[in-house]
Amino acid sequence: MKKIPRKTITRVLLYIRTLEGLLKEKRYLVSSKQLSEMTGLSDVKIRKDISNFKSVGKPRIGYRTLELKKTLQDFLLQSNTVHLVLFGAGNLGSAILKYPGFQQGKIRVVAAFDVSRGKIGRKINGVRVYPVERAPEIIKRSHADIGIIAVPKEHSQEVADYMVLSGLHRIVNFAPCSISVPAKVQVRNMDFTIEFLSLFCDSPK
Amino acid sequence: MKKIPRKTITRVLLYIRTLEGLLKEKRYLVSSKQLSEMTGLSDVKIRKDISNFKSVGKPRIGYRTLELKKTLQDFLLQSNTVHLVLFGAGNLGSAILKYPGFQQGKIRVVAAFDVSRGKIGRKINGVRVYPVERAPEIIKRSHADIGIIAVPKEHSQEVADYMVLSGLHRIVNFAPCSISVPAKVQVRNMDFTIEFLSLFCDSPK
DNA sequence: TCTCAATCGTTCTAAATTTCACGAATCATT
DNA sequence: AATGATTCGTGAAATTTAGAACGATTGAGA
Repeated sequence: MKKIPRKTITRVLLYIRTLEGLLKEKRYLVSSKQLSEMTGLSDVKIRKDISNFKSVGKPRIGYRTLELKKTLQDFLLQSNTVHLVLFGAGNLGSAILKYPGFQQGKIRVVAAFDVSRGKIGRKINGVRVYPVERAPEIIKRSHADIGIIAVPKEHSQEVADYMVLSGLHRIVNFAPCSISVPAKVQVRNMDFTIEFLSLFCDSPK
Repeated sequence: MKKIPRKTITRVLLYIRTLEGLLKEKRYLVSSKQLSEMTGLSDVKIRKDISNFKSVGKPRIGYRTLELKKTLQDFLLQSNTVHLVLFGAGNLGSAILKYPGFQQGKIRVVAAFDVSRGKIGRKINGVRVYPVERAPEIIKRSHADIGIIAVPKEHSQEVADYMVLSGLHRIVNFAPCSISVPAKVQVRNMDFTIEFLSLFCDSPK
């Protein structure tokens, strides 16, 4: 089986989200054209993405919503749940803990870490906040997959180093700065500033 | 002047952020190799991106930090400030209002809108929360450039429609769902779920 | 002054991605 | 049963993006 590129994976996750919405509305059949309208991607691209996995569509009919969703999910996730740990239980960290997209399973935040006495021991949306010193132990025990950086940017490098030491290989960095990590560690940066500015600069009116 | 692709723009914004960091450390010269180490991008790509604008580097020396930053900024932003309005002053909305990257100028949130009586009239990090009904008026008066959706996904389409009616042409959608808008309106989706899952699926161990 | 090493800018090549075009399959309709 | 319209799946072309190679320029040091 050939490797699926990251961009394709992102699109497939979008398809899955869209299919879940359709199922809620009891729409059990869907065509690539309809998915195209709902996602903003071209119908050909959608069919091609889907064909990476296996053909489940019927000409003239489209795809069976549930079957397509399962096919995509089985391939990407094998029905696993992704376990996150969060560093920094401030404003942004709390908002992430309460993000409604996680509620539907697939993603579970297993622990949050902070240095503030006032936050340690509390629960935010059901997730306990621990002192950062306990991170290595908890990360290992819970087999956490991804670590999220939501601390002030002055501490983000330090936290990243600590994450790597604790055995994490995947990091999402919400701080507006770059971090350096060993090559084996994957980082995804989510700098709101850059996102907003790039939208603005993209097509000045 | 040829059109600069969106991916390039995003990288250029990353260069600007990096250059600002260098200036803070009083490093007034920088090579593409150094920028490469700091950003994780290849040095050739960086030089190529920079050459889109105009040549400001000196062989054997590198770039003058301040000059390069100004060259990039002038092209992208013409030193303008981007004006945002925020819909939804809940957990995520508040976190966005407090995002530290905005503090350095360039981005300014001019108003927040919410339906909750308890929030209307309050100020969050200096930004006043207004009832949504006042959105059209305030958006027009402030010449807001970008609208941010940080409301529950059940209301995101409704809010998007309202934004378009109010004259916004650029939307960042933090809700975990797609929205449909006229072709002239640009949407950027920020679904944390998809971001985290795509990182997870990208290179399963 | 001359040589050398470092770094820029650019052209050319390769890879990846998107778009196009079209045959094959399926159901509706006559 | 035959025709037609719709939609899937896919091979090929076109476009975009990344990467490699290399000449050109600059300052350092002999």
